[in-house]
Amino acid sequence: MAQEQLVETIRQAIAAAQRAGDLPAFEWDNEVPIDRPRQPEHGDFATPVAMKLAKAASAKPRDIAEAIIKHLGEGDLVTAAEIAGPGYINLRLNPAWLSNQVDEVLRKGAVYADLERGKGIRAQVEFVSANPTGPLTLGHARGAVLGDTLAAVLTAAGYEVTREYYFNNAGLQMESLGETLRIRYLELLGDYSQPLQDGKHYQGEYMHWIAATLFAFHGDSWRNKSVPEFKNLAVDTIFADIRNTLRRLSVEFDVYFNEDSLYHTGDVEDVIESLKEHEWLYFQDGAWWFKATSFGKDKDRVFVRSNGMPTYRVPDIAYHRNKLQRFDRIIDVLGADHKDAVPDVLDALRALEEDTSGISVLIHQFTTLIRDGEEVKMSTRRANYITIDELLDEVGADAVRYFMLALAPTTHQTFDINVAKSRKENENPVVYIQYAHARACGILDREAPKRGIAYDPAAPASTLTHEAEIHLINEMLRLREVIARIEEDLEPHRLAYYARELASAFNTFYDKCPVLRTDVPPDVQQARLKLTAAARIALARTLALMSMSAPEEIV
RNA sequence: GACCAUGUAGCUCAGUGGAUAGAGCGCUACCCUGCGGAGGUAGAGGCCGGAGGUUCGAGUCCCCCCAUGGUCGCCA
Repeated sequence: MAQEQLVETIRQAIAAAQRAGDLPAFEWDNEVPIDRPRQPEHGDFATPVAMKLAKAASAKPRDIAEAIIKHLGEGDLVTAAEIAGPGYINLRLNPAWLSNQVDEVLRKGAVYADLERGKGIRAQVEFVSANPTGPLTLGHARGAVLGDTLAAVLTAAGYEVTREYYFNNAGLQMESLGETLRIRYLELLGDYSQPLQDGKHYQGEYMHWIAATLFAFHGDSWRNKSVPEFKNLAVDTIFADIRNTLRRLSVEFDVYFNEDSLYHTGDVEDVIESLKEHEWLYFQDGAWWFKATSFGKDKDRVFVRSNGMPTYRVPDIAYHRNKLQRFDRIIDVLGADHKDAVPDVLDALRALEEDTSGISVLIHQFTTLIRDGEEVKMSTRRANYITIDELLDEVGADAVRYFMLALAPTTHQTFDINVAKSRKENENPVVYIQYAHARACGILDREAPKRGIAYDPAAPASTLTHEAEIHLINEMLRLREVIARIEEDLEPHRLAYYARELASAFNTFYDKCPVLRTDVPPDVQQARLKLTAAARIALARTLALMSMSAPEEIV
């Protein structure tokens, strides 16, 4: 909307200035840097484009800015354009245009900020992808929220999005899982002859629970069952638990992709054979090594072990090859502990002459839990860890969604349980944002009818000229810019910041611009009701993109 | 030791090579007790880890150093 139109207007102004001889002819990349300045006196938008062009045009930035402004032309979008500082062009949007946008928001509803740019593009977001060896822990929470939110934003940007979970339920790891359940089960039958081995078996409390449930339903009849049978039961139970946790987090996958299927289709074998064929693999010490050093890495990697089994990287490569056939844009959401595998996979894909330019990797750092100012210790290898379920029990899904999203993925997160649990507006941004929505609902659905005030959607919005009203409209429109930005740089935390700022703009409006008070003129009242209705849409949409609830009242 | 990331207000953190570096919390003062629970306004608080460089311009890019975290397996 506003930003896209402004950029286009400025491009045309530059071209017009060149045609008129007010600017010399020069080559440039057609990119117009533009942003919303922090200081309100700098306008609604500002661009340093004149400074950027100074070298190419061999002219002073302020002179270039003047030429651009001269050719901006007559439009209803901008009321004021002025040169400031070393050569900025500060632009102020026309209040009449802005108030018209309130009607636009109401007309379009929830999709008012959606984009078309992803239209027809198949995108995949792969995230969580935890193997079913135990419940999802704190370490998975951030990836789950980042991936799911990214998928929601890309959908809003017009993409056809698939949420995908990649898992492995075969191999040694799973064998150990089956053994663990068998050992725990036999313990319940009084058989302690096979102790759990540290580092091999799973120490977690949940294995006791699965064994106990098994015993409760089947008594000792599983005494002579095989390890694979125990494994299947463990996997099924744990996967059901994982899905339940994801459901509580409002995360729903379109596809669960089984690594094992890549062996059945021959895709894994294909990768190995193709790499061998082009001599990207060599045989040494009984194993097949990939020439990672040819891609600038410090050492080569084993791709096929001396026992003939491929290492995990190979099915990973086959999986990405499979993805490249199905999708145009691929995003892998990974924790910092898995990022080392990424270059090998990409290098191998390039060795196989695949185009990897559509693959992005979003790597996020870890989360530390703080309660009462002290770190809550956790370790997934031992029995001592924190599950997402426990966190959900304590702080609720909305808080987990918000706080896991709220930091840039590269930042190590400190998750303060006390803050997340608070139900006070001034302590917890989750409540602050949701309360803004509830306030809008309160005005429209409860207080206005109670006072006998009827909202007329046909009333004009043109009296919306108060600073707080203008600011709120600008903030509502900014959602579109936030979606566009996240689509570009894959940093969904911007949405959490935006939500806070949108709520703040609404609260300022709420404070400065009474809607229902008896001394408010009827036309102003109607316009403010309309703005409130639009703000409710914006707040609800923002919360929906984060999969947070938008309560109509706070009790 | 190598590689990757991080280091910004007392705390938790934003910050597209562009203006006087921002937000929330905490602190101080004020306004509103209303349309729904504390909301709003303002203020104090900064050597952007340190030192060089690149350029019209660096918190942002490059080099070196320091600190923190992650990874460095024929586990995934």
